[in-house]
Amino acid sequence: MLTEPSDQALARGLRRLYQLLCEQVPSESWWPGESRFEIVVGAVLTQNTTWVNVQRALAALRQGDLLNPQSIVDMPRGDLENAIRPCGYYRTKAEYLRSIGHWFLERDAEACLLPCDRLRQELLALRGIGPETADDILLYVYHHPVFIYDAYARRLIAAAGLGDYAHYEAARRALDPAVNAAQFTVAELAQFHGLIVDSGKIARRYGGWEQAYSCLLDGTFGQ
DNA sequence: GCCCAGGTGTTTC
DNA sequence: GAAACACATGGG
Repeated sequence: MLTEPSDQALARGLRRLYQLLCEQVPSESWWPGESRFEIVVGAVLTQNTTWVNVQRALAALRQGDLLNPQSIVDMPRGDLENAIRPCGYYRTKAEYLRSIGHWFLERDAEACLLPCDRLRQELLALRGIGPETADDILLYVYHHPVFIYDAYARRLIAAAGLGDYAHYEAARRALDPAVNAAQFTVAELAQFHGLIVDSGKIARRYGGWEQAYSCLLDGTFGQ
């Protein structure tokens, strides 16, 4: 009968995956963003949206010197919606950004001092911040060592035989012990997520993550 | 036209 | 609780 892989075995699998991606996926800088608040805004705007569209929205905000929490909170709602329109869900996301802008103005300084778990709880209590956005912010803004179990990561993990998880939190519960055992640094986890997202674009050319993963094993991924 | 994209919140069974 | 649905633009 099959037994569950141990955390140590999963940790080795994740390390191996990271190594393969480092070797075969062109590295880009992650997370793209010029300020900490800009990373927060990008994390919200990119929800179920391509990064190209997010860039248009960020550019529109930057153009008006509006990419800071005070301006996001103060500007007319219609103007905010207009600026972020290209990235979709613009009414919903405008509301999220205003709420998060208030939070950032009031709580950022203290948030820098909070332990990871406590800050995660606080972020999840905000409208518009679910598990993935919270982890994006924990990793790229507050530099906590968390793995991001986004849709691409879960598909790649499944293809690699490290477990099949339909939902973010299910993957997190099951794999966080292995992630901790693998002792990734913050920089490695930041790079890991970036490589996974970049490999998502490549994987689409293969018509699925299973084929993409076998190319990774062959050392021919992306060629 | 149709499907998908670095999800989240609400409603419904 | 977990499915199902709404939210919306832009590219392949």
